Amino acid sequence: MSRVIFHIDVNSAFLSWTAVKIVMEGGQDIREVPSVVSGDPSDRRSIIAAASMPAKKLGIRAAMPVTMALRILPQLVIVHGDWEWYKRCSEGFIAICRSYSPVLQQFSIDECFLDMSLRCGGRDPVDIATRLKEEIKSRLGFTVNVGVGPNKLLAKMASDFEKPDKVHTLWEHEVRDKMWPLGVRDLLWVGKKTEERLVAYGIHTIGDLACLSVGQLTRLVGSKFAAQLHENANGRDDSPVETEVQEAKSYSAERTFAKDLSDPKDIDRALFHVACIVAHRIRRDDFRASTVSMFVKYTDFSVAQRQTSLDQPTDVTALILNAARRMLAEVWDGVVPLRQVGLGVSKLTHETVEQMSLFEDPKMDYYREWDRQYDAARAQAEDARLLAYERKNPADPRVANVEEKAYLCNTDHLKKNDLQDTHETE
DNA sequence: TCTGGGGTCCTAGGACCC
DNA sequence: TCTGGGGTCCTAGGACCC
Repeated sequence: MSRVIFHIDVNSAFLSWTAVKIVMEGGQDIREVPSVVSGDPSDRRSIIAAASMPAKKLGIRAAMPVTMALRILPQLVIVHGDWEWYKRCSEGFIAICRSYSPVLQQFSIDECFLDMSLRCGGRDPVDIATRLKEEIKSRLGFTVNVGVGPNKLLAKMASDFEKPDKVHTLWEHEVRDKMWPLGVRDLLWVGKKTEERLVAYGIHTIGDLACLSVGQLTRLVGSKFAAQLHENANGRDDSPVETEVQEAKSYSAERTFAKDLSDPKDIDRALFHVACIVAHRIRRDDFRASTVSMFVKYTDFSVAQRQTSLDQPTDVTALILNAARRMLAEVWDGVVPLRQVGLGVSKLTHETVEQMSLFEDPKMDYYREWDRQYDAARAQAEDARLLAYERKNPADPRVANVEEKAYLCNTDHLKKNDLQDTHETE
């Protein structure tokens, strides 16, 4: 049986979601002016997380440094991201999508796939996609693109066609006209490096790529990638919509310094910081890690990375940190300035049985107690942060609770006065 | 202009074993 | 003494995604 897959993609997600919030609070709709969302606007190293359509028309793009965008347009509106709000918007978005089909795969905070094969019942998939798009817009106040196709790849390619607020199809019989004329870079999994390599051999469009044999392609990229590129360029993809949430395979944290640092004390402090974050997260999720990796980025952006296997899996901050410290000593001379340090863990397990080791660190009890206190302090800070968030955002419609309150987000209700009327009549 | 943060997967080479 | 081939595990590095 042929499949019908939707790919739903929030248009400029962080920007749209921020706009919904600002409009709710009575501010201007930043979607209508050149604007961007960035991490910390005061940090000259911060980059753009999302840009409005008017900003994109000026050439301002995600991942561009804020300083560069300001050169293009000094009066650019820059707003700060709000993760708590984004999570709620995402939950509301996913909840509405799920009501159209339970076979849903969340692909990122602002994208998901729906397997609609059993849900169309003879109706035109485009009508259903349009209804979904309109429902999200009217109930949550932001727009999405829906791509409709016979598999995940084509659905995702289709959602990337003209934006915003559009439904597009990409069926097998449309591949030749709609997909083959596109540049290779538009194909999923073809990034900058692969594009360069392909173009160097005169392969410019997805259609060019589709005409190559796997054998020819293997000479340009690895055999595994070649086989996949060949299938994808021809519009084929048999991967299922995965409803199971995959467990994490690794955790990592990194910090880029406001200024490059070369004092070993500063570097160690940063390494300590990222170790605390990563170790806390694996304890929170009940993991232990057998492999610790550490990486530094130099001022020229080159990266050095080391990883090491531990004798046994651990979630103890001190053990992870000390492994990272030893590796840092291997790659860094303690003199040249560093731009960034990072730490990761992998080879995760939920096993709790611990082998008694004759060589166990005598300070182990102390380490564990330290971690316990750290986790408690962190939980408290988290509660306080959420409480402060609730206080600061009394009008938060809890977009996750779409049935009761999401209508507050509707752009029609977004004027401040309307919001107050709503409260009074409740 | 001067480049964040968090992930996944693949490849290649070396060590080690049979 | 010299020769081989395959399998697995580990590490470093690279490419891609949002």
